[in-house]
Amino acid sequence: MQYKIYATDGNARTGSLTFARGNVDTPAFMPVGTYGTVKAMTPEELQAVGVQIILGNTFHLMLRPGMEVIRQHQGLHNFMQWQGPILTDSGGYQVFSLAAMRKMTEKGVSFRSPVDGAEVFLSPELAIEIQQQLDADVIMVLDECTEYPATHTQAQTSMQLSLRWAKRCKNAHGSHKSALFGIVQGGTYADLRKHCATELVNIGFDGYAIGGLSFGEEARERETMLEKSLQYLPQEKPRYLMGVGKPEDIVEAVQRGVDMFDCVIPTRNARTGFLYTRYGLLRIRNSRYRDDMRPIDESCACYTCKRYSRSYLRHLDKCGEILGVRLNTIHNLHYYQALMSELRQAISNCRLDEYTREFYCLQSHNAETVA
RNA sequence: UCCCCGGUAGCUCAGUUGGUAGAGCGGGUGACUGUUAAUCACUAGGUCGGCGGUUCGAGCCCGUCCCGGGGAG
Repeated sequence: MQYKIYATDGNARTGSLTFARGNVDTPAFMPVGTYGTVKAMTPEELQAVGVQIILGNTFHLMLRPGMEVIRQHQGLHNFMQWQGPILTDSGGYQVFSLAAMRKMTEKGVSFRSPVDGAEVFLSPELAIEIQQQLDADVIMVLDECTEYPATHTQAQTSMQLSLRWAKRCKNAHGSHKSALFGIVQGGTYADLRKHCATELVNIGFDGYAIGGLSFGEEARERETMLEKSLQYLPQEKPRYLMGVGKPEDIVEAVQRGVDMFDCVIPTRNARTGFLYTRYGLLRIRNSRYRDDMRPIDESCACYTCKRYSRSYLRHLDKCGEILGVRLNTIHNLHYYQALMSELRQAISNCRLDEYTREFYCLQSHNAETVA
């Protein structure tokens, strides 16, 4: 993997990541494809909305279908027929989100499979081995997401374990061709964020992620922690804000120098009828759209907006028709990719501040009453 | 004409020995941030077919009428 920065605007940067499987323009948004599919989308549909890289998941794929099946396909790309770059998460988030069932030790973590209840063990070394077998283009260290809220001591203990695991991941990775990213933890404590970032840079990674944010903290606190994490990372390496976020979260993070994002919001919310537009949110389930002949967004160039009325999309949603899920997902992913493209353009033109002002101004309109 | 069922929320139905009504679905609204999510949460709707009666108190008991389903003739 190579990373080139083409232009900067304040702390924001635009550039590209080059992989054997293709280029990724940054700042980039990666849709989440946990089980070897971005839910409801074919690879062709992903490409059509401008997706260049997707996220896959170690934890889920090792449980189902299991690594033997993936090996038969010679990796995740062939298995799911996505030939572009893939970044895989290490399973660290599942350790967090399935917290009720986990058992942490220095060696690794064991927890119950949500598939069949069997006990599953994951160590830093295992997480790396699986991601290599998946043949992902970017792989992540196994980390421990710190709970929110956490005391300084709790956050410190957790972050230090993540650091020791990061070191083991780096050793296990060896000279493998995939890029390996470290993950900055440290909860909501600036000194811990600084320490973690600095130590990760000493170990040396191909890129750096910021983890453990958007766990319930205030936006202001989140932005401060993001700044504190980014501050100690090398300019020339890509920065990835994990699991974020809403459109405004992304705009804020790009301003602060983040290059990569992933989030379930555009895909999950599409399935529950939350549609994003430049004029803000639109809840297609609402009764006001029963007779609304307009597209979701007149100014949107996506497949869904070019053809279908709000009225039809509401109808599909109310009937639980699977096409509604697909059309909504196409729209939301298109919106996210268009947002990223506009951000890149704004940085190139050195007018990110202006773009951001316009972004908030348009968002403050009520999409539910504006065409 | 007689006999037997049934009539409770928009729909399908629960409602214990009489103590002024509930569920599921549907409707409305809101959530969702490295996916255990086509998910979840909240909420609005009822002179319990009508009219009388018994009772401190009736969706539950009695009388009568109306409506629907089945049976007999």
